[in-house]
Amino acid sequence: MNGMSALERIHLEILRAVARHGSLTAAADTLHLTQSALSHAVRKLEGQLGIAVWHREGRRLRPTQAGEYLLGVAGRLLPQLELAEERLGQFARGERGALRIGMECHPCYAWLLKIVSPYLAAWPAVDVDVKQKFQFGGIGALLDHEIDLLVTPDPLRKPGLAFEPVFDYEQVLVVGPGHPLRAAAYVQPGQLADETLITYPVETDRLDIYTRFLTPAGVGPKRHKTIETTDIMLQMVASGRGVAALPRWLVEEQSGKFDVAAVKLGRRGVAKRIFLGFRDADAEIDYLRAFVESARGHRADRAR
Amino acid sequence: MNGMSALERIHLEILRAVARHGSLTAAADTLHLTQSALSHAVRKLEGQLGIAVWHREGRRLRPTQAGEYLLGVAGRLLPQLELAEERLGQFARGERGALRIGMECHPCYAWLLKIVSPYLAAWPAVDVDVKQKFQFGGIGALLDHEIDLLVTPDPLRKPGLAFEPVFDYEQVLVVGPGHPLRAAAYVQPGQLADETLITYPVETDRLDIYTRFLTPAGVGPKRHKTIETTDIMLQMVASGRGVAALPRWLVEEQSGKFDVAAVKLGRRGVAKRIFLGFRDADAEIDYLRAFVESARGHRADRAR
DNA sequence: GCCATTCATGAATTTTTTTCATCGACCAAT
DNA sequence: ATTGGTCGATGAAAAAAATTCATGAATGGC
Repeated sequence: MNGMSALERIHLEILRAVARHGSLTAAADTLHLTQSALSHAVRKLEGQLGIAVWHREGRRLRPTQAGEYLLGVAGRLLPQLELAEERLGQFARGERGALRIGMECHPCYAWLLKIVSPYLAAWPAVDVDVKQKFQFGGIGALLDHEIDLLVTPDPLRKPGLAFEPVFDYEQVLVVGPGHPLRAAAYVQPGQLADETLITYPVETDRLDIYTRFLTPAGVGPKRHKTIETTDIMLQMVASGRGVAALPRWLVEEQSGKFDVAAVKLGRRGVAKRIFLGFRDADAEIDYLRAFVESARGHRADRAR
Repeated sequence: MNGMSALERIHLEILRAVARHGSLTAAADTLHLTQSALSHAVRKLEGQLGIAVWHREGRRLRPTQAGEYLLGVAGRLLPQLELAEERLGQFARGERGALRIGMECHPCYAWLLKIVSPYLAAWPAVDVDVKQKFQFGGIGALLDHEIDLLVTPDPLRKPGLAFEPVFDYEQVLVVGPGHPLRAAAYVQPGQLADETLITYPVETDRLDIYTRFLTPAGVGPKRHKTIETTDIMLQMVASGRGVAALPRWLVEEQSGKFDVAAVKLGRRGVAKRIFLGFRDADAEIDYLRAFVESARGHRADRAR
């Protein structure tokens, strides 16, 4: 007799409505159906289950033990279905979603935190996740739907992807207290030949200090150390263990906390522009578009 | 666009089957439907929700965020529905239920425990509950569906109810060590006029020692104390604080633990018969019938 | 480039749900 | 005790929904 699915949502709805309102007729009203429809539906269910759901005592419907049990199931499952529908509505209206943000720019993390905080408040149903490691690079992760948004300095043109500049800054050398370069107007590549350079642990061809400063001049630092976190990096620099390259705004923001100073890289300085990349197809997702716009609003941060 | 219930069981089934088997076609097989049916069903759901459930990339169906969410819902809800069906099947086959047993016979509790223990093992899906207080008496509780089974010495004939004798025993007087009656062949009502009688806390017209021994003879005990539990009662008797009336089998069973002895009440003794009452309508419930039969098998207990 | 396979789609068909009309039973108020 | 209003059950009819069938367009492995 069993095997096919007998238990449907409508059955649980009927059980619950009858329990709430006391009669089939009243339940039919709230479900916008006729008493007859409910009666037929229950009759069919009982036939398939092989058991009655109610004791029919006169005109009263008293749940059997099976009915009592089903009532419990209805009480647990129906709210979950209703919540699911509510949430799906939020998905449809672009109020709910997941924003998986990939970072290809280590120091931007501090900047990102400033964007994310008010964003989370404005979009309470959007979950934000930040990832930093990608097997096939940030662009690959974007195309593979591993992430939805990419924070990167390299807006590689690709069909299906869009990039928006969100953030300009100057990359500077960071030096500790009493460093000979501290008061210099700018530093030249050769002046780092005797220094210990501290960077994030990524390939050197993704580090601007190399690609746009040292490598073109054909020189390198005496030593090269890598450190994961910006705070520790600044602490190392402040204690004279080496020099680092970071955004000017970050250095200035942290100069109260650590005794460090910014020195221009080369005569003209090293200007950087950070982009937010996303898939064209996602451009119409409200909460994603809102994030990009909110980020663009923060471009002024550089001026701080 | 919302308002009516869009999310049905079949939709969750489809989502799950596609996730499991990789394609609509394969999912259609396992659901015993055609690929077309599934396609139409999903199309309709997506229309009602206002959001796509899958990204269609070539012939591949990759869940959208909404689809991913729905998949989670399916993973949680479908097993619950399946469990509910399984349980309802057990209800239908009489394997599962609740057996609410009412007791109108205090000392029978010890006997009941012996029945219940193997019964629970034999009927693992049946919940047994024992109640002792009833606003309108045990018979009333039975008729009101407050209990399903009544353990009682009074098989009050009523339409719709059936009673089965399950248990015979002799009610005896229990006396402590060194009590003058200890060696007597039997006790006569007048001999209790100077005793303290200890009973369960129920009305005297439900106590056999009164209705079938003291009251007919027009005498009473010097004092009457009530105690809830059998163990404490026996302890009181063993320490010479009074005498009590209990089933002979119970006294004999406990005589190793407490220094008490049984004395026949009157020359012919007081014979008791305990019945199990239930509603006629429930007679066909397998697990109830099984309980009654198992209880009847224990009638021999009296012989111990 | 082939070709088997995938999902989508419109129309036809089948199945299911729902309504309508009506019945017998119940119960409270008279 | 009678009765009027209400309840749930039921069979037949109608409406709606689900399912299939037949087919098309696109895809991706060989």
